[in-house]
Amino acid sequence: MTATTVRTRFAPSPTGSLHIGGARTAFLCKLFAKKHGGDFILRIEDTDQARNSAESLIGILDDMKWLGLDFAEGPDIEAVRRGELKDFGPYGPYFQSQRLEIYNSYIQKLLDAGRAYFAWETPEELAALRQNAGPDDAYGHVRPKHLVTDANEAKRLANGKPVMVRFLVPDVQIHVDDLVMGPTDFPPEHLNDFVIRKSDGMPTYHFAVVVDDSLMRISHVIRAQEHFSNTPKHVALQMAFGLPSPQFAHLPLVFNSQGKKMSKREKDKVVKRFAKKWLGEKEGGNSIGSLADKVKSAVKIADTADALVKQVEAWLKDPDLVLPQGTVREAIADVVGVPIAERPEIDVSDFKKAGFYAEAILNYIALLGWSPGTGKEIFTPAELVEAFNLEQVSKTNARFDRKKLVSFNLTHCNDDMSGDAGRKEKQLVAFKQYLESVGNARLAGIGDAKLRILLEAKKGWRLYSDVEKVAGPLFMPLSELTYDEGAVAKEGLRKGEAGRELLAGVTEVLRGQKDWEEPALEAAVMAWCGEKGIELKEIAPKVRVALTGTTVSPALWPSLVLVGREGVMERLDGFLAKG
RNA sequence: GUCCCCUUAGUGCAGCGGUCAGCACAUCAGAUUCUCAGUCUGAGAACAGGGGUUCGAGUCCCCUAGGGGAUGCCA
Repeated sequence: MTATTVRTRFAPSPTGSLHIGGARTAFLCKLFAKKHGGDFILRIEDTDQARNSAESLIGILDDMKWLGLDFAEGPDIEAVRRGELKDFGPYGPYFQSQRLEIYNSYIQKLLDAGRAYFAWETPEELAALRQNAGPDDAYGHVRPKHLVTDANEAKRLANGKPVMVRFLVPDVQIHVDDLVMGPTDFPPEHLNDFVIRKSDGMPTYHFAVVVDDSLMRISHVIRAQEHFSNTPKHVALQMAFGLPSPQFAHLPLVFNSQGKKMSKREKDKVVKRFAKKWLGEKEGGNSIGSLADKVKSAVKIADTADALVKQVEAWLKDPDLVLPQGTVREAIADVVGVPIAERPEIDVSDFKKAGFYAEAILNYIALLGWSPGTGKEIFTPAELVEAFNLEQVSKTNARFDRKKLVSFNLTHCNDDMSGDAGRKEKQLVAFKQYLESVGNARLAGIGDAKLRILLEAKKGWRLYSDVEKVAGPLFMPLSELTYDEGAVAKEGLRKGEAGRELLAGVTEVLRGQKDWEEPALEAAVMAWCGEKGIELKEIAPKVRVALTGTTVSPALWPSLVLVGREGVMERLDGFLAKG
């Protein structure tokens, strides 16, 4: 046994929402740490000044919290919400943007040792090099003959061009022993002298990751496979510093059902399509200006309305342009009315809003690229900790199957609802969180007691949105209720039809009912059915239609309780009085 | 261009030299319930192609094809 404690980390960059694939990586990191009694750490890789945003940082932290991905060291969520980059843990700061001196001191060590040098090619020059590379040429950057390691000399020679630092890649074969990919040798000629400090002074990912993982005592680097080919860079850097390499484990990628990368581009495209359509409908006074106004009132953004209009105009014109701010995109989607069902789900928050249960998502994403090998699929988070191992992680890309997730969701919710009081309570809490996330104040306002009855009555739901949908008519004011004509006709409830008499009969039974509880209501109505010699199924759908206007609602008895005596009488009498 | 990885039913996985190739989701059929859902029972459905190695290959090796990743002053 090794004495080293297991420490894993998840290191997102706050340039967008938490992607479902990122959540998978984070969760497996956490599972591995927990399994070995170690710690899971969160580090924020905010070195991309152009794309970072505070809002996406908060979003990521919220999403992790919602999923239950708490960490032993990392950002202080409350402080971040207040706008401070505060964190907790002994190896901080956990924001890379606050670790600049550390990186610079390590870069200086390399410079002093002649293992790094200054460079000042422009992006255009480098692109041209790659373009024009012949079959036998080196691809991209070529190491210069004279290596400049003195800052002043570099400044002079660069002659005004921005200066960066490149790592002098050693001419040795790099061996990587990956826990998933197996042992692999990377020949030196495939590595060129990569940049370690950008001209804006920020370290590159490849550099910061090595320094941080080492200083933060990360024992296992578990990350997506897209990083595998870059691992020799990290190992080369570790060798240069004489630092031990952590263990690596590269997880297969997650793709959507079409086998493509799940990207925010997909979402963007859909929103763009609807936005164009919306702007085409001039009658409603729809213009880019009004869109910008509405978006601005929906989200807090620093941009002026004019700036926003310009940005949106450019976005609409260029099919390849993706809006950088997720919240703006969401707001536009709301304004132009993109139906929920049409919005591609790729971020954790999308699944939250669609009505998924966090534990079901965790269960499902754990199986994206990993399997216990036993055939068991349904796990609670605690069982996953027990079962997880890196050996069973596959190298094959995983495909995201929403239908299976839905099925997992149903199973988890069903299991909870047939479990003890504590598990039922978890469902209540989760359902309330859902209602909050979609802004359904009306349902949230009915109180815990009624929400419990509702959940019990709608057992077997797939998503919380199903519960919400079916409960809608029960809690609508009578004035908003609409009656589905087809349903009315089907049940023979039109004026003069026989169904109305039966309904009137039940109405009277209910009117005389003192005890407005499920068992009593059931007993009374069943007794009446017995007298009349009819079955429940002859009358229940009629009551349902009169009560909700639709043929679909929760079971009858709880529905009556939820609407309440007054509401029921008002609805039934009102329906019977109608022409 | 170069390097790396992958390929079992529609989808996700299991299999790690000898299985009637197993499971789940989805699909279809039947049963059950006051609707929807759920639940229960059953059915159809796969080793990318070609060479080897071996008594024996989905499993090991090679080639081909297809998919993916990397090769960025993104992470």
